[in-house]
Amino acid sequence: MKPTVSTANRDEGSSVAAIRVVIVEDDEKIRNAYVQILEFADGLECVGAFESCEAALKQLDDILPDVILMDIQLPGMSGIEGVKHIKELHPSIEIIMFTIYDDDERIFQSLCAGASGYLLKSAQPEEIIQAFRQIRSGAPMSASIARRVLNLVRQQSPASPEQFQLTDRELDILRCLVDGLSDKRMADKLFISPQTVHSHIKRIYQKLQVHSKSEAVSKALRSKLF
Amino acid sequence: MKPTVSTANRDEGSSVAAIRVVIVEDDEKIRNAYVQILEFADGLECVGAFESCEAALKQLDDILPDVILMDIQLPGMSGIEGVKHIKELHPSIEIIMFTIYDDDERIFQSLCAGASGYLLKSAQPEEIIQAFRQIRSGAPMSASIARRVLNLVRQQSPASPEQFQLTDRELDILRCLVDGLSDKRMADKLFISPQTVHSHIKRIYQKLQVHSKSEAVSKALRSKLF
DNA sequence: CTATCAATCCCCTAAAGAGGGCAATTTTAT
DNA sequence: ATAAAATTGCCCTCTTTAGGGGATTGATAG
Repeated sequence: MKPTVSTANRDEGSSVAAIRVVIVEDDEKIRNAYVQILEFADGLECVGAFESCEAALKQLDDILPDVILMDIQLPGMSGIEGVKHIKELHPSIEIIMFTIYDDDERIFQSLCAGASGYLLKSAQPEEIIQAFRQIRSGAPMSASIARRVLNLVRQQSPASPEQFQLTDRELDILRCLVDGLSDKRMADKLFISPQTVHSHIKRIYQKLQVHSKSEAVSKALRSKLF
Repeated sequence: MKPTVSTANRDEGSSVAAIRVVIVEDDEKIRNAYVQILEFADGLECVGAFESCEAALKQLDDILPDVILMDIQLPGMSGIEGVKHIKELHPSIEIIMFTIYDDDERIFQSLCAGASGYLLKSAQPEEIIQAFRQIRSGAPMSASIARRVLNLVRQQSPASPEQFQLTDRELDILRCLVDGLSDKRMADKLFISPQTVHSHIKRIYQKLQVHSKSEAVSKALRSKLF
């Protein structure tokens, strides 16, 4: 199988530089459909369409697009893997994921791999075209995806130091614990005796409901105290 | 000072239920401007406009809007604090932040407090109206905000288990360490002898360059291994 | 004024952990 | 086939930690 469109460098002298787009999608029908959509959109130019990441990667150096519309489910290398490779070789190329999947895991992995947008295949052509236009300034994503991304952000937050009723001094000690210091080193650092350190630790254990340093560190970090 | 608009319950029998919007914004000019914008938008209805969170909170029980457009910089309670209170009392009310600030900290805090959208004051009226219409299904935010949110998500990821060259078994042990288990409990859990556990731990310490369980746990969690 | 709490310090013991070396077995890679 | 690496297990000693007492000072709040 060959790429459906081999029309790299097809700039027919439009007034301003068009946004150069590459499509990576294994389903020929869908691929062609989106090539068509791009044809009709002002300011957008389809400079390549491939059915696998491997095929696209071979020609990227020559084509140098501004944006890639990337399917996730692909034969061979997955779209997410593809993003990693492309971003490594060409950090300035923006990538929009384009898929039927809207689970947290794929969204998260895609964004971390370097994708800057995430559209569902249920998106209207109008939405897709707008996504390309927004890509430089924003992070285009389907509405439901934005909701999920927002929840991903929220997950990393629930920090509330008051939760465990720790005193200021106990927080000092806990910080040292998290730094992996021994009782003695904490004593030196805080200018108190090792026994005092131990007293504080005992009370911290009671408040956090743990029985060892490693448990305390784990609980503190997992509660996002630090 | 009194709220500029006291027109709660002003439904003049439109065909479908309009989205009921409340505005909280201390600048009278801006407040009135957005009341006007809402007046002209189909399907949106301004059911209240207040110059402080305190004022809004007093009447929320009576008004029960669908969405609140919330400024951040407010006299008295900040918009972010306001979101926390409102979301506690009325979890189903959606809140869109509306501000000149686009720093990570305020964005992060707002979203964690419970806001579902984040618009910059530079947004066009058209964008604002669309935000209200999207609020149920999506998370409307200005393009540049979406970019920052995306970066916030990326921050929480850089996990690379290969970094430390740990073997599968060593990762098992490290997982147990992070759970705060003692050598004995790990041994029971993994069906090996406590001495073997200790052997693995010793090698883990070498690879992570640490000298205690608490240090190992700290390094593992801070490296986002788990 | 006095009770409470945070913070400091000390005693004790038993248990757990850190670090050293060594070796058998199995799995994996060359 | 053989070398390398992973996994398992044991020996040893010394230090650290966990958890149980109790005591003193100073600040804070009724």
